[in-house]
Amino acid sequence: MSGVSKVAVSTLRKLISDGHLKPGEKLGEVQVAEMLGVSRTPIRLAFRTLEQEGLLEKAGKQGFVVRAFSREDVICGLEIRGVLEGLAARKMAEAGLTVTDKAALQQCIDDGDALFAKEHPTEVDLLNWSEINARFHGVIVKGAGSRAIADAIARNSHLPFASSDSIIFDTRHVDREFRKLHLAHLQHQMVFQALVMGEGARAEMLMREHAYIGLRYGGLFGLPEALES
Amino acid sequence: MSGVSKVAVSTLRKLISDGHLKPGEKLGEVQVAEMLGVSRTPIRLAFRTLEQEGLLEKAGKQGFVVRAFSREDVICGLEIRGVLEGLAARKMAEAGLTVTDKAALQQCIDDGDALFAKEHPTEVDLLNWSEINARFHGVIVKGAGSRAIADAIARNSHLPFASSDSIIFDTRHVDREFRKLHLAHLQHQMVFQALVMGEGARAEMLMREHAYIGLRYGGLFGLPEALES
DNA sequence: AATCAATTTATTGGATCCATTGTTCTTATC
DNA sequence: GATAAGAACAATGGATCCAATAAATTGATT
Repeated sequence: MSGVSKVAVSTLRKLISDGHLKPGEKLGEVQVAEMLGVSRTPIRLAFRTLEQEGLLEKAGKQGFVVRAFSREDVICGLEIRGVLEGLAARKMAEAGLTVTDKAALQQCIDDGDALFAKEHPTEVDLLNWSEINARFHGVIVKGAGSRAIADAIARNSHLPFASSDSIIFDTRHVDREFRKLHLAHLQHQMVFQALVMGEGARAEMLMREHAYIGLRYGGLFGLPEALES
Repeated sequence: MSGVSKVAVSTLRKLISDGHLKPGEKLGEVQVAEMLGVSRTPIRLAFRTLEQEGLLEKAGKQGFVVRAFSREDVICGLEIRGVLEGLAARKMAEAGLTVTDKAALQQCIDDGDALFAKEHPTEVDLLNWSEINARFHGVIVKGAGSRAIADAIARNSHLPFASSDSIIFDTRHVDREFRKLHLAHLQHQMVFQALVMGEGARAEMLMREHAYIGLRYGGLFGLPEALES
């Protein structure tokens, strides 16, 4: 699955999360194939992949439709990520941090400290945090030393808001967003402390709580029952 | 994806879990297509599905190989199932059991009581428990009322020992196995009690602990580092 | 006019074909 | 004799073709 097929998957993923393909919309193979200028074959492969990822679902007997996500789905997605990354953090703490992982996490903390020392954040700083955040979570996901856990998290990272490395900002209110993100950084610091001290249960609890911050990122507190993004 | 393609997926799944296709074995599309007597097209679709499920993985650049699972992978698989079903149980308890769910769970408890009242269990009784067990877990998985959680659990149920409805018995020692299963039934009773009383945190904790009983089912305490089943 | 049936059309699933790429075997040169 | 380069081969990815099935439209009958 190289080239066209992979491109088709990521293209459709983006089209769905961007809302260009609306929830409930029926997708035909020929239609999408012509849209992307390729034959039906890679589209068929892409549809199966996206079905497994949960972004598409079979519509009755014929064709696929874009999956609709309710507010409850999104919250459960965050909770799922929370328990899985919490499990990863616990196992990481129990096994003891490697010097490499500890250094990488320390770097994330330092970078965050430097970032949030700024008095007048810009839009770029939001993206910088996004990168730091993704790095931090990435170290923990891999740091559990379990392919099974990393895979499970990856499998659940395609749903909207469920991925730790795709934060959606409200770029109109940079400093308000910046303050929200600062809380995330403080949580990272606490998780890091627990990991270093080998406190598995505490690291797990903190990661689970940390997942809920997605509700703030996405402004999901006031999210309508049916997402139409 | 009906007919041949679906059959190909389940056939390959069975061949892998049965050990007829050994871990690390390279699978070619033409080879498998001829083996199953179909063309390459449904095999290609099946390979992508099995890759997503984590049973196959790309070997370098060309071809797929059967994924090898270590003892650690299996244990992590159980833990993943534990945290996910724990999450489901907690949300179920928090939302309050529906009368339907409560009745269904009660029925599982009653059936288990009747089963384990037997003094001289037979091999069939092991299978009976397997059905009761699957029913109990199924009610909880669905009972969380979240499509997202049910999907996440389903996505993680294809790995060896990770599914709650595929228990592997040692049929040579029926009553020893029967005693192991009795412990599972007692755990079900406690989970049921917590759910009825709306004790979400306790229900979650109990479900997480309950997942580890897979280590006893599969006799994984003495499992070799590299599974070659 | 409404409903049921039949025919036609559109769409998906499977098979085959072609091209591109990775691998391997052979040969030639150092 | 070993290594590198080139050629032959095998296998995957993409496109096209054919068959089967579901949906839709039209026509006929009540």
